[in-house]
Amino acid sequence: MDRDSLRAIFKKRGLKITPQRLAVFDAVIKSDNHPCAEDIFNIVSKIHSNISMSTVYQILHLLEELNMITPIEVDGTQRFEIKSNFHIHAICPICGDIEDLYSKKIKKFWELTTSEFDIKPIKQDIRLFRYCNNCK
Amino acid sequence: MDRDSLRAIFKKRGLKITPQRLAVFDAVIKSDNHPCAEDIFNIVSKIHSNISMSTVYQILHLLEELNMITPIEVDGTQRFEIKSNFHIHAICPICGDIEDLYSKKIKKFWELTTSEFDIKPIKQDIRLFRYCNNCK
DNA sequence: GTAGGTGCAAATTATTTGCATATGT
DNA sequence: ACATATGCAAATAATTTGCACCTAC
Repeated sequence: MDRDSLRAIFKKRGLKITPQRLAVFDAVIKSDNHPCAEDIFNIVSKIHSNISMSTVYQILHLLEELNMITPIEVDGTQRFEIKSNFHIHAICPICGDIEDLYSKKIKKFWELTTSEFDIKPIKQDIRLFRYCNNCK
Repeated sequence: MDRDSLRAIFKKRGLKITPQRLAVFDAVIKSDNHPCAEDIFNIVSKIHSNISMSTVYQILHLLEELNMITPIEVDGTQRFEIKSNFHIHAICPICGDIEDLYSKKIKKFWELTTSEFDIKPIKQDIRLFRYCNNCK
């Protein structure tokens, strides 16, 4: 996922490629800590000093609809990550830090399990709460 | 989980057993569709016509702290269920309906996952999105 | 030029808080 | 009697919406 894929996807759908959209997208790509709307607003504001929260939200919704980002809900606040392969979220109940856990084996097992249940999930959201290294 | 266990737990902690607390607890036990705070308020209001949302929220937090209920976040709203054995939530992205899936296989999946990452989770929240029978 | 996007301000929704009054023990 | 719980109303936080203006195409 990079600017070029955004350009391609947007062009195909007749959506305008605006500097705000590029900047929000960049902010999500470059953040490794699952930023919330406000975090993204703060990052993007450094360049587009007059971007509004409303625009940030609209763009985030759009990117989600286009399957380019994924929301993660923690403590009543939506956070975002670039769409990627199957993984699990390990969340710290103290500070809210999210760590992505990847494993091919677990992915296989999830697919096997859901298919045996005759379910093809549209998506899944698997979270595991444990104290992070800073908080334990 | 029934009124008697509530009485026992509350007595042990020196907490008052009020009609509101019993009623909120009953409402969660008797609902099979993961009610939100407002649903519970509506149910309890039929008997305690002047109960307030604030009291409902306070009681829900208390029951959660006492490990008697579990919150499930869907579309920015907290919903609740009585604490029970390991299961996952199958959620409909259209109507928000939640189905509890109990399965030895899924439990195995989770045991494999946590052992692979060598984590003993405080808790987990596994949701799988699929269209429910009404919406598909 | 025009459809669609942005920014502002106001509205909405879910939840929390402060505090005076009421109630369980 | 006394500590604790409740109910009201006001506050907060995250997000959404309406609408006039702006900009990518």
